[in-house]
Amino acid sequence: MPTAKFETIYKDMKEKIEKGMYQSEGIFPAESTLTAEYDCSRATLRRALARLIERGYIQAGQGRRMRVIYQPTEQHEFMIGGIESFREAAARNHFQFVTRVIHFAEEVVDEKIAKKTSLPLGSNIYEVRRVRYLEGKALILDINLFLCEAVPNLTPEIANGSIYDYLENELGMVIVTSHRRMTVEHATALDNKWLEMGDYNCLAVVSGRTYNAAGIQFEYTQSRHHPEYFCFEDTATRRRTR
Amino acid sequence: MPTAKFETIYKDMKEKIEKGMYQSEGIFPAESTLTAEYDCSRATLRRALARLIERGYIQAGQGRRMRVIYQPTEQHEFMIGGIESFREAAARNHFQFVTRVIHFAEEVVDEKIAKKTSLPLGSNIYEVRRVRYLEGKALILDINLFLCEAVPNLTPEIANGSIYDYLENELGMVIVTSHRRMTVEHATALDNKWLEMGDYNCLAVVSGRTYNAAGIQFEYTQSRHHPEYFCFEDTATRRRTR
DNA sequence: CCTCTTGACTTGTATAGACAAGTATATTAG
DNA sequence: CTAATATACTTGTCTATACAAGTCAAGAGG
Repeated sequence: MPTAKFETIYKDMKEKIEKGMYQSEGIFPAESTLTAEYDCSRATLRRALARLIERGYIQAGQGRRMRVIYQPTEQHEFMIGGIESFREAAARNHFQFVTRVIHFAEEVVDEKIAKKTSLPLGSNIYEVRRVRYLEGKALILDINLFLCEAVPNLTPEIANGSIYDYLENELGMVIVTSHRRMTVEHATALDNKWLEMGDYNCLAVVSGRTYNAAGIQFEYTQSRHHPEYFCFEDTATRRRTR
Repeated sequence: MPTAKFETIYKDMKEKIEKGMYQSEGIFPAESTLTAEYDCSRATLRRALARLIERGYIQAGQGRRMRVIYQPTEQHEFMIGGIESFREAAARNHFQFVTRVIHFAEEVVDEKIAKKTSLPLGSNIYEVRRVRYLEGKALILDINLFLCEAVPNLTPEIANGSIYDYLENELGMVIVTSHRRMTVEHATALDNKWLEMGDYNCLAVVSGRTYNAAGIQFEYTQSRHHPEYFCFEDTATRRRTR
């Protein structure tokens, strides 16, 4: 199991924080203490620390001690974060989920699609539309466009499971980067047909482009979320403008 | 101007990518080339590279060359990202903006507020409500709760300008971390009163807790965005699950 | 008692070096 | 010509060291 050392350290520290180990005092051990504890170089430790800082677990400042600022959030909501498939997110929350394919077709990228998705003009694509049910409720309408050459032999049966599983395990594709954009849009006829929108006339739309290890974009996705169950978290740090 | 070396390098590379310098080939110079070009150690360079990767400018993989995956986005939208004040975001986009204070009061944190904001129960706070106009259109309803002890002598006049400016320049406070959560909510009476919601009955709500360098949370903010002008971008990378 | 200075901490930045692990290309053997 | 092999790349991880810059508390001096 060739997991990187800094990653192991990160996970360990993260879990300790989540367990509330430093809750009382709020201050985190100094680097010198931690390098001794984990028997690693300062650079390696700092790499793990950088991630804790980035994810909002601790806070650091030159000269001062590091502080724990982690606060547990209610987990009953359906959260988006990282490149996580629906399946993974549902499993993380111990939820029952169902995916239903409502559309599966092969198409060609025209100018309009190309502009919106930045997929290459004229290339063949699979268009998949799926409804995601969580605990019996229709939550998400997923519209995926996959480059045929990158995802050969995609079938509705595969789409009914996890496409990402297929890509990673069957095709050996390594998915690396994903750009996402979140907006709020008017509900369309399609949304109203498949999602129980109630008195909401808008939904949260997450559109994303995904790149594989070769650096080519092979997917454009639009996830249309029912407002009630959509939640996205983020941590930002401000750098001194010296 | 004691700007860190890695930051200078990051900015330079970022600008070169944005200018489309590597657009034709798509491949980015190798680390060995770049360390020579910037006359720096590999560690320093890699720190700058890590940022480019994190922000979705380039993509790297063991053994293979780095590739540029940056794609320019239309800038006419009002974007949220980082801990940026409304003023800064507007200035970045060369927009005319106006802030109007519609509520200013001193209050005490009760149980209900404490639960929602995680500000300490019983502490004194300023509640500020402001409407943000961009090019004459009411876009955002901002509700800020500030700890009085952390932000002494706050006045409606200050709130009318940039509170963050006041905090940073007048009080010398260093704002460091901000947790934010994005959801979609029903428009309230307050929303409908101040924002021209049109036929939208929802809006994008960004609620955030902000921590200063001392590690104490001094602010809770809720920014209620008109759907039409809300947009949040994000880049995520997936790590190999070895 | 208060204020300033000193010094022992803390984290932030940068360097040089080593090895590991993966990729791609050229070379060689069949 | 094809397929396996070597080798010259690439990026990923880790170490040890040095200094800079900021914070904080103890102690000296008034």
